Formats: sequence, structure tokens, C-alpha cells
Amino acid sequence: MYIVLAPPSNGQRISAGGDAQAAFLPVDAAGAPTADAIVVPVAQLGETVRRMEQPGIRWVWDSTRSWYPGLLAAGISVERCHDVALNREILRHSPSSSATEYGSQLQSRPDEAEDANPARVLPPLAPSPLQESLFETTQPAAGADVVEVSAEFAAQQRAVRDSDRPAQLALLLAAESAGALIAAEMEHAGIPWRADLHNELLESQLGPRPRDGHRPAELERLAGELRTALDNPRFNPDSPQELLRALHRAGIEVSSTRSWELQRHNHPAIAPLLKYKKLSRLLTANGWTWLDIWVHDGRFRPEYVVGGSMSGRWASRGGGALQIPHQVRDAVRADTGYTLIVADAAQLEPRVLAVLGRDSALAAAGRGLDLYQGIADQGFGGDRAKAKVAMLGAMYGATTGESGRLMPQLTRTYPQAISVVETAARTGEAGGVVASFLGRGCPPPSERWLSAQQTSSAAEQQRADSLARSRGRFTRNFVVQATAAEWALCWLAELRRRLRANTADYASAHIIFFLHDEVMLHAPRELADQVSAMVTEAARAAAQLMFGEIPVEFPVNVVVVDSYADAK
DNA sequence: ACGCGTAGCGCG
DNA sequence: AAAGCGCGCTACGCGT
Repeated sequence: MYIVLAPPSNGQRISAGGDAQAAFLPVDAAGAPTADAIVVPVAQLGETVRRMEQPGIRWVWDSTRSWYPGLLAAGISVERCHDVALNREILRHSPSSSATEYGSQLQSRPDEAEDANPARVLPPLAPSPLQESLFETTQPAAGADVVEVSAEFAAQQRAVRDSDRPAQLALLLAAESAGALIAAEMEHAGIPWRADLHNELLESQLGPRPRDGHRPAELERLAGELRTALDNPRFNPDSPQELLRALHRAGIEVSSTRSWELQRHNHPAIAPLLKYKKLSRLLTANGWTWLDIWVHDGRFRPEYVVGGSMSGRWASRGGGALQIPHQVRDAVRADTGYTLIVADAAQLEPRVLAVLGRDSALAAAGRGLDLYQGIADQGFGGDRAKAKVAMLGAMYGATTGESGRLMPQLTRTYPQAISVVETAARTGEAGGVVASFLGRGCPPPSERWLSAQQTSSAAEQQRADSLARSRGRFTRNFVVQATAAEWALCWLAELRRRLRANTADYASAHIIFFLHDEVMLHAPRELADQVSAMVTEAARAAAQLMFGEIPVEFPVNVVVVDSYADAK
């Protein structure tokens, strides 16, 4: 059932030498050993995993990142895992497990995620034995040996069992661990990236690649134009402070140099300035330097951080993988004979809100493919833009502007749904915690926040109220964003399961990108239709898995393209 | 020399 | 038209 994979404990080492070793300990669902541990040199790690891997086996390890990349490099993939470190962070914050022994222990221990330097509070750790050979890893296995990992696994299983909502929590932990496997597999596959096309794109907009430290021709030309228009021969448009002063001298009264604020003014300098900012952004964020660093052998390989944000959304490190501008997406091309399958969930967050509030009116609005149009038809005279602004405002906590004004209409039409976010906001403002549908909890208020609320002076009160409202907006958004994130995780996991169900046929079809509510696959052209159907079917299955039979639909848009730019 | 906060903008 | 959530990255400019 479960096999714990970790460095051996001291008594288990097969020789006194310094050779890196790995221990395999079969345990039952409660974490109790069912056989003796097997210890092998890491050189035999891959073949041992390959031999033991079989349907139904779940690998238990401290972190997927310390084991799985090496296995993938050796051509081995596994069906399921239990990522102890990821599950630890969920159980640390989940209100459902806070009363359990493990949950309360964790809350009194420092949070690795918040404490940048665990070495400060924990004894220094020996370097992981897995740093060598096959297993180069960025993150040591935290030093936990097989006895410690299996003990913590057992504690986590008990915490789920003793929690308020064992079924939901178990699903959340399984989905998070599946996400960890998928992230490692995506890093292994990489995003197919045509450096030649990217370079052409840069040259057509910026001119030829300049020598280091020089502006590309087009930026230089625009800078000259700006100096003339602002009658300011030597200013540097890359410095916001200088730019702001130059704009003021030219009589353009702006409080910042943000593009949207500049756009509202009429001056000959505005057009070249906006163009300069756009191109300058392209150059600095996704220019030639970016290509040199991040694209090798036709692949962009960023690092994904599963559970990297409190809501359970992923984060990424390196190359800005979750911010690939539309401007450069044409460089993402399927290999010859392959195709890109790009899918995104349609209006995921408001649909999630409909479930959270059991709001049949909102569910009815989403009966078609376009939820916002449905809302528009029910309460906004068919004006889709208004409906969208109102709904986003409700989920983000807008109080002013157009969405603030439209809120009352939304509250009248969907009282059930709106009360979910309003209640979450009130809870947060009062210093409470909220949770997603499956039980991921938001962090408690910081010490600083709490002490600010204690104030009695009138001058400080305003600041305290502002902080309280800010936390209210966070918790308001958290319930929706976190539930949407776990739907997306279930969607990914269901998709992966379908791809693996017939490994022989789908071995060359890979998930290569995931962005909150969007997924991209790279697959042989002849499999495009079957894979597209899997994506759609996985979305239906994810909703069923999380929510059971509900009258809310979760449609996905799926397109088959050669270039990511054609996916919209 | 390096670390850090801020401004600005990219994505959802 | 331009506020209100979650992230990462770059350059600037200040501090040490």
C-alpha cells in the first residue's frame, strides 16, 4: 500500500562508509511497518523503485522535490505519492485538524514557510545523502530519516482521521501530492520554446540585439523622441523619479508614472512614452537575456512551487513562468508531429462561489457557457461588462468605483452567494480564520496585526481599521480563490490519471504548463482529439469528486493549436 | 560591494 | 474606466 522512501536511520545503514543510501519501508495506512526496511545504495535507487512500483502503491516521502526529479531523469514515473512536507503545511493551518494532536503540535512549531531560516531554530542538519550522483536537488531532504518520515506520516494519517472533515481533508492532501508529482513532471518535460522565433519577435520590435549595456535601436529612438517632446535633453526614461519630474516640468500633472494614469492625458510625449514602457518591459523581462538564461535545447524549464501561495495556488521560481506575456506566446510551438492542447476553465471563481453558497440563481446563470452573460441577463440588462465588474468586485472586496456601485444589485439577485464572501470578510476583519471547501485554512493574523487592533488612541484607530478591512478583503477572496485552486488541482490530477490509464498509448502526451485555471499539454497530433476529450471529462470528474452531485457546471474551453499565441 | 524597499507591470 | 485579491521579476535608489 504505502512505501516510505527516505535516508536510512543510523542503525539501518548497510555499511559504515559514507556512500549515500536510501531506505524503503513498507507501512500500512496507519503508518505502521508491515515488513523490514530495505536499504540500498542510491546507485540502485531507480531500479528498486521501478521494481516496487505497482498500481495502488503510494510513495511516502518528505518532499517530492528531493526524490522525484532524479527518478524522472532515470525514466521512472510513479502513480501516487504522499508528500509529507506539503501535507504538513496544509495540516498546520487547517481549522479542521487544528484540534488534533499533530495539528496543535504544528501550530506551536515554527512555520518553515514563514521562517526563512529554519537553521536558526532547528539544529543544523547533515547534508542530504541524495545530493550526489543521480539525485541533484535544490532542496535537501530536510535530514529526516525513514523512521522520522514514517512517524510523521502516521501522525498525519491520524490527524486526518481525527479531523472534523476526514474525507475532504484526505482528498485535499491527495490532490496536493498529485500536484507535486505533476509539477516535477512538468519541469522534466519543459515548455517547447522556439528561441529563433522569440529572437525574430524581439528584433522586429526592438531592432537587432545591442551590445551589453546599450539600448536597442527602437528604444533609443523613442528615448530621443521623448527628450524632444518633453524638451529635456538628458533625462533617463528608465527612472520613474526622473520621469515624474520631467512630466511635471512639461505640465503633465500625474501622481505616478503608471501607464493607465498616463493614458488619460493629452500630450505629444504620452504616446512615445507608453510605447517606450511597453518595449522596455519586453526587453527587461523577456528579452535576449531571458532567452539566454531560461531557454535551453528548445525548452523553457521553470521551477514550480506547489502550494506556493496561502490559497494553495502554485507559485514559480525562475523565468517568471506564471507571467508569460501574451506578446511572446508565439514562441511556444509544438514539436513537429505534435500539437498543443490548451484548456481553461470558464469563469471558475464565480462558479465556485455558486457552490459555496448553494446559490441556485447563480447556478442557473451559469447554465450556459458564459456565466457573466447569464448574470447580465438576470440583473444587469444584458450588460456583460457590468456583470463581470460587479462579480469580480464582490470577490475582491471593492467598495468604490463602478463595481462598488453595482454590488447592491448583485446582493439582491444572489443573496446566498454574496453572503459567503461577506461572512468571510467579517470573520477576517475580526481576526478569525476561514477555510476553503476542502479545508485549507488561511493563516491567522500576525502579532503585529493583533497588537494594532489593541490600540485605544483615536489616531491609531484609523490605521487599525484599515488593517482590519485589508484582512477582510484577504479572507473574502481566500474562500473563493482557495476552493478554485483545489478544483484546479483535482482537475489536473484527474487528467493525469486518465493519461496514465493507458501508459503505452499516452506516454508521449504530457502536461507541460499549469496556470491557476488553465492547462497546456504537448501531444502527438493523432492523439489531440482523445486528449481534448480527457481534459473535458477530467473537469466534470473534478467537480463530482469535490462536490458530489450539484447543479453547478464547470465547463472548460479546449483548443488544439500549433502556437500558444493562438490559444487566446 | 551587497541587501532591501519601492515602483511598475506581467499573469490569473 | 482605472478599484479591489493572489503571485514573480526587474530596475532604481537608498542604506550599510
